[in-house]
Amino acid sequence: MFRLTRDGEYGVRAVLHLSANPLAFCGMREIARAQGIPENYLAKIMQQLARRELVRSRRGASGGYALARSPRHMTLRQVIEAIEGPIFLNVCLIKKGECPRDDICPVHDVWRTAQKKLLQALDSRTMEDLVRDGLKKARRAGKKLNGADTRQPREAG
Amino acid sequence: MFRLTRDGEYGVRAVLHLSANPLAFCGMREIARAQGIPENYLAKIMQQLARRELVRSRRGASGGYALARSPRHMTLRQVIEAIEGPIFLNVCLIKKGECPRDDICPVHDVWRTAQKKLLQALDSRTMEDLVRDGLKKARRAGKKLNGADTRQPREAG
DNA sequence: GACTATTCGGACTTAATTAGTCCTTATTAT
DNA sequence: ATAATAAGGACTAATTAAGTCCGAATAGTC
Repeated sequence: MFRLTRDGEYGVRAVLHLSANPLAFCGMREIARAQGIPENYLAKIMQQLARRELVRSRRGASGGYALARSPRHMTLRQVIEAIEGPIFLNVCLIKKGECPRDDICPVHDVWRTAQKKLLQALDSRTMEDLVRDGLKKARRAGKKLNGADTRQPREAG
Repeated sequence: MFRLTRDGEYGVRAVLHLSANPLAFCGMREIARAQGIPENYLAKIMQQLARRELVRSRRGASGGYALARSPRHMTLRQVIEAIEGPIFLNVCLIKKGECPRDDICPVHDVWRTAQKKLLQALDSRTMEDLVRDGLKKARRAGKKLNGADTRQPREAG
């Protein structure tokens, strides 16, 4: 019903957490705790993000996750679509000629522009932007950003 | 997952069908057949539309449904929200202060503008507009608009 | 007034999706 | 070797989606 799922929400939080310190590997437990996500649940989501190559993983002792590319080149939309699959506001938009009413249905065009607007908004800010926004908001609220700024990089690269 | 449900899709089709001939009462069976909707399913949807007063009903022989207000003053958004409830792209938008992260979460603002854009698009065209668009498209496609233009008004008002 | 067509209202069903949990295997630093 | 950690998949419970069915209410017609 037009609502972001928890998969998406948690995924965004996790990527944002990593974006605050883009080169550092960060354990799943830390992400889960800092972002208020059930650990085992987050595991599934991180796997998906790794498969879609938004994130790199390292197993074993002191393993964890790091961003696979620069937060300058990662938008909210990319994160969400990596997890939930491509966004289509209506089935009739999924594939050209999918819906037999396309050539007479006047609503189709409205959906198309609505979707375009939505995607534009989700593409309009990169993870880098959002980290910056978050720091600004946190400063204004006189709070800390869930320890994201206290983390120690384990290894760069 | 960000997709219009069949309830919404069918509801829009039904209202659009009625909008083609705004003063006429039209039987449910006719709407269902013309728009390719299971009759019993449509019944539920029409009841909802009637409860929300987008549509008036008349029972008994030669009963049916008619628009409750002018198609000039009914937008796609109104129809969809009547059926699916208000649109919120993320839970954090449902109520101010709902999400405890609001004051530090940088994503919140993106959702807010994305939602605004989406709603603007869905509000941008009235049912009247859409009927006109449909006729134009149908003409171009050399087809008829599902018999909607051949109906006889049963009773005005 | 009886009959018939039609909507109203709700109960019911089935399948898919959402939101997790849990356990075993593979990998890696020490 | 060992301990820590991610990968992968099986499993569950709750909710939503998509429909079906049926009896009661209502309105036009004979």
